[in-house]
Amino acid sequence: MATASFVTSGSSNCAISGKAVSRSCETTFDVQDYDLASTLNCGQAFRWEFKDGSWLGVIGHRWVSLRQDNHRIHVTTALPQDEWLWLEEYLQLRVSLDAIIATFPDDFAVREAVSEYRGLRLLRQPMWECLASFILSSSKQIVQIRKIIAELCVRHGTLLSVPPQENPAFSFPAPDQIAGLEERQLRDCRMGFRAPYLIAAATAVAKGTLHLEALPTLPIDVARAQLLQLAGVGPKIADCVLLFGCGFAQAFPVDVWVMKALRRYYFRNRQISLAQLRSFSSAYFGLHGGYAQQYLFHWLRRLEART
DNA sequence: GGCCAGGTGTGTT
DNA sequence: AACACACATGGC
Repeated sequence: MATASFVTSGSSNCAISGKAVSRSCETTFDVQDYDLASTLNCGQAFRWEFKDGSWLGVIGHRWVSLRQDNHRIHVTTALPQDEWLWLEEYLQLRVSLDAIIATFPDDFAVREAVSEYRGLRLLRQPMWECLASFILSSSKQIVQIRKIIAELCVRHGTLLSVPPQENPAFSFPAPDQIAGLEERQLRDCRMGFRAPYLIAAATAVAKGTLHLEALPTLPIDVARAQLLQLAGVGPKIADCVLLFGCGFAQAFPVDVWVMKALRRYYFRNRQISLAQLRSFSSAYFGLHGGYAQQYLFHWLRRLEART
């Protein structure tokens, strides 16, 4: 019901070693309860651009265009694809939003946020890109995070295939691509004091000191403890990586916006410490708290923007 | 021009 | 445990 069903269309057949294999640059997914625009533009991912009715972005090493009309998401890639599992995973198309929202607490703020932005989903992003992006996010506005990341990708990513007429696109630089850079080269991307943090994290991942792929298999507290070992990664950024990269739905990052929402709607604007807000939220919002957190974050940001 | 941004590290009570 | 302050850069 709330789970998406799939229709693949527009496939072309290519004869490969005697077998007909379906490979195409286009497909369509049928979706329910999916708000693509809110999902791609709610501050969990930083590289999607809206152009002529479509969302253009990069997933791993693939250039991707996404367009939603009602209950369909139309997909175009630059290169023919054998399968679309990577996209189902990224967009979390198999997730039942009903079941998640049913676990939310029933209070004013959550009701408002969900009624306004129902269909907002959490992505499952590549872990390194997620970790690096949120290391760069600290004490920065989202518009600026996007610019820093765009610059980092243009300068140090890999040039990707794109359809004719489209702007050049670059992969997010891999850990070893960044680990070999000088701090100066990163500061030139306007990331300031975050540059040494990014190099250290890239080095840890490239050398295997931090094994990102293992994190989703660990208990969340163990995974969090490993992320907290990194300089420049505190509780907030660690929880962003656990939530957006590792798929831990209970991770609940508390940033300035969520803090404001919690203080205003749950503590009558009383002064209350960040530590207390964190322990409150992890107990109160439950198993899918991270989803509720993203609704509150997006809702309050949009609310304040309409002043 | 001052305040603040999807924070964190360090140092002080 | 709770605070102050620095950190680099730019949007508003």
